[in-house]
Amino acid sequence: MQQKLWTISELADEYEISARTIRFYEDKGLLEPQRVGANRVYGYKDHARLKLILRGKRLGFSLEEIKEFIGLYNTELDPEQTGQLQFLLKNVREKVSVLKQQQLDLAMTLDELMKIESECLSRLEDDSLTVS
Amino acid sequence: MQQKLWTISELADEYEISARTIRFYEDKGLLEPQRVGANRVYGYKDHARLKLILRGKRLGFSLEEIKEFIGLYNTELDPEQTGQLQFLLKNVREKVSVLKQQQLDLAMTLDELMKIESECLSRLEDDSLTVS
DNA sequence: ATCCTTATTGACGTATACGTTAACTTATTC
DNA sequence: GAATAAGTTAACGTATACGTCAATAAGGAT
Repeated sequence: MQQKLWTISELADEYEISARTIRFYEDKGLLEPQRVGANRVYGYKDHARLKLILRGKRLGFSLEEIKEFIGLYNTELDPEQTGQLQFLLKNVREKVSVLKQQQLDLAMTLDELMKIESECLSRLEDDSLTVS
Repeated sequence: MQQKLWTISELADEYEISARTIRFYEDKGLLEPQRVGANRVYGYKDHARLKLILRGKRLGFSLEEIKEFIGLYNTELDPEQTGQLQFLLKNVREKVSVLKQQQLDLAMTLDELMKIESECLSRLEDDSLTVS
């Protein structure tokens, strides 16, 4: 089974980012495409990573934080290395607690905005009654 | 009933940010403290706003976006101004859709991290069995 | 052959979000 | 009254995350 491969501009088009951005992420160690001559070629793994990066960005994380994230996903789980496992576990749990705080913040903010929304709606209804 | 008031360093201490940061937020139009002579004095409203600002930052929004947010909260809901109401409603709905996307991103990420966590845990158990 | 497209590597420019330092005023304590 | 603490403005510095050239190379299309 052949692996699907992408050029840099194909990836850029798909995710609506610039090629510059993709190269920049590589510079920062977030992507590691193969080369064909001088040209970059991206496989499934890179594709998935880029998706992860953009999700991280939507959540407001810095590229450095996203790099740590990727590290968590990519850690080889060597069962012999109990120390490594515990280190990973600790890091994962820290990220989880940050994300859970974000969930709380999000829930609060959404709640408030939806109150404003329904307030708007009821006032617009009142308006339409007045006008008609 | 007397209003509680804060100095800049009291606010800074409470939220664990620098006075410079608080002044910067004022510069950008996010805060509008009173003055006593040259000194800034913050009331309940400023206190609440700062809380809102920091929540926005935890969600990864820029100060400009947070300013728009504050605008949504502070819009005077004049029922005569149907146009204004519809404009507000549109903006609120746009923010809501961004936040809902964030909720999806968060849920996905948390899900993946918690899988890694339980994977860690089960491997650590295996380890402890091996050792004992 | 030459032109066009797509790619590459620098290198410099820019907006955001503050940190840091300097120079100065005001209020309080010893 | 001299020192210390807390505040002010102004200005420059800095890290992040790219945008924007410029110069160059490689591969097809006409």
